[in-house]
Amino acid sequence: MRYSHKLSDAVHILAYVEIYHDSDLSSGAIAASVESNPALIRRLMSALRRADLLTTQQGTAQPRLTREPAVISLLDIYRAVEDNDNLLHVDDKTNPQCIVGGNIQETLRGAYQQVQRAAENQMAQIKLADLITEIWTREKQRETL
Amino acid sequence: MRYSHKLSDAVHILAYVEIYHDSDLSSGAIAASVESNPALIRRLMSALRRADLLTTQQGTAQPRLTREPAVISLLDIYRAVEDNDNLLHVDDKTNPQCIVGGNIQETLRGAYQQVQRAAENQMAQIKLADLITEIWTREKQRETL
DNA sequence: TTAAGTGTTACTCATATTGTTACACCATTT
DNA sequence: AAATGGTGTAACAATATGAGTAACACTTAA
Repeated sequence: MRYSHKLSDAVHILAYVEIYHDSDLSSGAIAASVESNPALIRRLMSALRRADLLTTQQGTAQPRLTREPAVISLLDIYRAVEDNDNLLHVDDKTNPQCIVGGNIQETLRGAYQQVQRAAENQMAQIKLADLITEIWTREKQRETL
Repeated sequence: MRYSHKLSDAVHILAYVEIYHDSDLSSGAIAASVESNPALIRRLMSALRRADLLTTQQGTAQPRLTREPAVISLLDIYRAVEDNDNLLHVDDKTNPQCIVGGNIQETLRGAYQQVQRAAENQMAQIKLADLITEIWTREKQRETL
């Protein structure tokens, strides 16, 4: 597969809506910032809306966050846009007549769950507000050059 | 992309080599257990050899682990077979003239590194020996049915 | 020397993501 | 009310990666 950056683009959209809340928030304007196309932006916004992170209004470009960036985590966004939310994947076609093939699937599933949990715990601790703050900090640094 | 299960198959190979060390260890025999094909097995074994986890001998089916399963971690195997070893991916084509587009890449890179580190720490704690033990335990339970 | 295995490459197939286009529907403005 | 410009969604093409397959030089062992 191609390496997905849906999560990155979704964070981009939410940060954009927050930072530019008084400017043009049309899918076209956001697409220009993401260097993508309006349809992709609207698709991702649909997912964010289904996850109750964003509200939109058909016909008018007025997306708004449903909560404060401080209480939106990277994990919330990840779950909103990555429907298959597993980072590692078991090979579910192995020979059950073999000691290894017959038992490795469940074994690996348990191990991968532990890895998943560790990653998700970390994602839960990273808030959209943290990311927006860092974006601003980096912007200030860029301006002084 | 299709969801990669190279890691799962690589663990399968190593467990197979350990458990069946006195039986047929040809790529064909392992492929039958993985329900895959010999070329894929040999490709993965090449990667495991490059990572110094496995030794092989051309012409004869004698793969051997280079160390005890207790000192081979899931992380070692992961790094051996996943050449792009990042679980999350930054969109590296964003508009630098925008506050968000110009700063989100580095911001997300840092956040993703934290997630990666958490996942890798967990992978480092899971040893091949643990997985093999669990495979045996499950096999014993299957036998009693 | 023959048989069987490895190591590697090239090619095809399957699938997931992104790009593109289209169009019904909605809101605002004139 | 008509025109304009936006959203929401679906269909399709383009692209990229993983996995399947076949081929072949090289190696080992009988």
